[in-house]
Amino acid sequence: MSAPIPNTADRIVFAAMELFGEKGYGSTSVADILRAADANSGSLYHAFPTKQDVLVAVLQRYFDGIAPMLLAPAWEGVTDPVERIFALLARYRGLLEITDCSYGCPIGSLALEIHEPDPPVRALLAANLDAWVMAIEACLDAAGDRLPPEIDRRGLAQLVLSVMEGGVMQARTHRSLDSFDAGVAALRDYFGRLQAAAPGKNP
Amino acid sequence: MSAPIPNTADRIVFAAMELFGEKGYGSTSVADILRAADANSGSLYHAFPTKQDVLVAVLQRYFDGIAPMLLAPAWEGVTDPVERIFALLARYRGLLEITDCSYGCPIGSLALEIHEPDPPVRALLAANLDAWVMAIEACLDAAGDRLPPEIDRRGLAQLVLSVMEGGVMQARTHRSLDSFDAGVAALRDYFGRLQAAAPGKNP
DNA sequence: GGTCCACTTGACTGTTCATTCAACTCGGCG
DNA sequence: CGCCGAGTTGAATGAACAGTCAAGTGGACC
Repeated sequence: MSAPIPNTADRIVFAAMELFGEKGYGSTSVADILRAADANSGSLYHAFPTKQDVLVAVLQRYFDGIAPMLLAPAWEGVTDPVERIFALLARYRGLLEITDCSYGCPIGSLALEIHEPDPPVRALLAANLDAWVMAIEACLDAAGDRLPPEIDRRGLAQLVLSVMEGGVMQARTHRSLDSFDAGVAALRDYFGRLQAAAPGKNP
Repeated sequence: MSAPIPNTADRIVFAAMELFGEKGYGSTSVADILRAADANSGSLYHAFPTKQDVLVAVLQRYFDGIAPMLLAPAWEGVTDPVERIFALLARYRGLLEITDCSYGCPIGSLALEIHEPDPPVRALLAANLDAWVMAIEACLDAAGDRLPPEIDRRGLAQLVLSVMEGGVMQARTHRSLDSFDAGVAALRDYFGRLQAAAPGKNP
């Protein structure tokens, strides 16, 4: 069940996931990845044509991990759909906290770092953001008439993503969780007002 | 009054501002800057000890330009403090639009790109974000009793920054303004509900 | 036991990077 | 006129970079 004996390609992707999250794509050298994965350059280039293909594999693994590695642990023991949204935000807060505000959302960092019109990479970045937004949107749908019916669920989910990414950006820059918390508190206030204005308002 | 005959250091900072905004700091080489500024490496290193000092000068110039270059044009003809907030967001939207969603907020991009604990740079990034937030906060203060008194103005201003930065991130990734617009629309809805709940509610 | 091939090894290549430096230009000043 | 030094020139430097490759290794299959 455990000790899956990871092969070289998996070790490389795993090491690259950590390094790209910590230092970004451009600032991570192939040599860095090889050192962290305890591999040789020939092995990397046997498994991946270029460094960019390592990034593609990393983004694919992030995408595959959204439900099992991100949402599932964040939502353990939380069934209320609105509370699930704030539980997910709390998970990012915890990540910031244990890394002293230096590690945030790797997808967001990479999305702002990668500038060239580089179709497979941008498509995977977009897919990751979309999956995140759709998970929030599903919570909003599950909240049903606890929210006013005229509210655009997709747009509200995109606002939640902005609160998370913008909060991470400010927290990292200020090396403080204060602005992250303030953004979440403002979002909480907004949700309170939405629920107060909804047809199905009960505790 | 015009044609200020920019000296070499100014040309270098100006070129670096454009390039750091377009391609980021790490992906912009000193040679790129020299080419764009039509200067030689010796001139750059005569004016700046290292490439990072060019970044510091760029961030300082961004900071100095917030009021005259960003807020003043965005707020021309807009006096209502709440509308000024949305006018500022509209200005970023316009910037995204004319660059086909590729150019966003250079401060936000740099804030997520720079990872090392590099005090002068991070201090200037934080100062830039702070100045932006304080400008929004001043609008919220000016709105007076059109907002509920219990609302945390600073926290709400940080939410506005998150909406902008998160919207830019999503717009760049999707190469579409839709998610930016949706985030702003959700914020607009929130402001509508806040103003409806405020003591001094009038058109 | 032989053949095959997926995978590994690590030295190597050519390029690009930030940075250096000796030599130069030229306006100002005594 | 002669000299000074702020500013400029661009070739040179060595480190770091992504990517290549000839030579291996070892398990699987006949």
